[in-house]
Amino acid sequence: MEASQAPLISVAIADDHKVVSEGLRHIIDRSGVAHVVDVAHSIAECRELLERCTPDVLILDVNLSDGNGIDLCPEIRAACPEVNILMLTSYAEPAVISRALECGVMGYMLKNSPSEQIIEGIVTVASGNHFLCEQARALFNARAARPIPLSARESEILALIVEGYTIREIAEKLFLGFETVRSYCKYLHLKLDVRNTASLVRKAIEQKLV
Amino acid sequence: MEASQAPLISVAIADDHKVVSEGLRHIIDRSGVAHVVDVAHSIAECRELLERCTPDVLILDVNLSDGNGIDLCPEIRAACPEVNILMLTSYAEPAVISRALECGVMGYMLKNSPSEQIIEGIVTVASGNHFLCEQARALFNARAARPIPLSARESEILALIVEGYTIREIAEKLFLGFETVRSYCKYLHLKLDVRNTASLVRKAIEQKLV
DNA sequence: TACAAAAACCCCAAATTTGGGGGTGTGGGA
DNA sequence: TCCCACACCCCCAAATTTGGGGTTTTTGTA
Repeated sequence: MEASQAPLISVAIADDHKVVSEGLRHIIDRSGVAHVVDVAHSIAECRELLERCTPDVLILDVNLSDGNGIDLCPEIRAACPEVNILMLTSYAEPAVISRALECGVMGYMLKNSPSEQIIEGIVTVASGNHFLCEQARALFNARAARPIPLSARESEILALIVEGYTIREIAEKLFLGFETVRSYCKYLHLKLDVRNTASLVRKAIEQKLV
Repeated sequence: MEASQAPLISVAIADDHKVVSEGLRHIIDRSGVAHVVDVAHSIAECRELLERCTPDVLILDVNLSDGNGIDLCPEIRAACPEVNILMLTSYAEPAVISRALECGVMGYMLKNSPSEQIIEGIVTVASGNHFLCEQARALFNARAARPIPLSARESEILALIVEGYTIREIAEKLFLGFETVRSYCKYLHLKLDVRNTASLVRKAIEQKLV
């Protein structure tokens, strides 16, 4: 099953965990179908990486030390449309998977996937096709229609609520009326389907909406 | 610097991410001072592992699919006192580090530590000494005296608050008086130093108190 | 241009949380 | 023996959230 006649797929890795990038490098370089050309450990390094090379596949984590991998995707899609993004993360939340797909990733894999599936994912997205690992696919299909699209203001206010600010404080901070912020708060409760602040905060953190 | 005359340190790994265990195996086996003897991917597998072997060092993650690595430590300490536990995780929270140390781990490393530091950690804890990676040490020293010890009841109620239950509901659920739960709630606010439920939930999740 | 969605704003009333006081009893350590 | 941490309970008042109703203006886009 050696695909020695086809050129190797070039892969770049963006993950702030050295053990993960080492493990990936090992798995990929040994596969015979792909090889690692570059590694970044933060959002900033990833931007630099994409300036000096254009890999066939970029393996990206959600949690980078200086920001969120998913938020970086639209930017990458715009700047380097030929790079296929494969998210590799431990977030097993349907909403996170949905958001990632909306942001233009070609694949989504969980970090506990077996090595062969990781290679399979790389090969699939390299050829321009979508790939979800088994568990991610199950989660995505089982989701009760939940993209939870928040507007810019809603996200902003949600973030402040999670930070512990009270509605009045948020109103002052954003130069908005108290009742305005209250309205957003209501919409947030509706959209996230919760009845109180505690659940709101938990769900926001769980689903990486902040 | 080859320690070829000394016997290799035996290392077991418990981490539910295949890429992490692969990466670690690679890093460790290549080091010349230690070798991986066994791998587990869950709390349950880790218990089985410790029945069939007694490694010098057990590398343990906090987040396993079926439970919390830190909570497993006291059990391991009791059953296999000769196994030195080295936490390897991405939790950069002083409170989490403190809890781990209280639970008897010999070392605490962040997943973004360089390979050499991981080997250094293994060697150090194998010889029965404590080891914290740079970042963990910095966090631990910088902590503003924050062990945040919660009593059993407090933890129980905190967990329910995070789940989104209201005080009245918690009282009913635990067959306690409303005012009783309220008191615990006040203590929780005091201990975690927050003014509202939103901050309480966030802090509880952040510091893995739930 | 017209329509929908987002953004901003408002009122009322009830429920809940928050902040400040208390109080009892039990069990373990100094 | 005394003290303290823990578990349990209570009152009051103010602040805040929650659950219903609305309106207007802007903005993107079909």
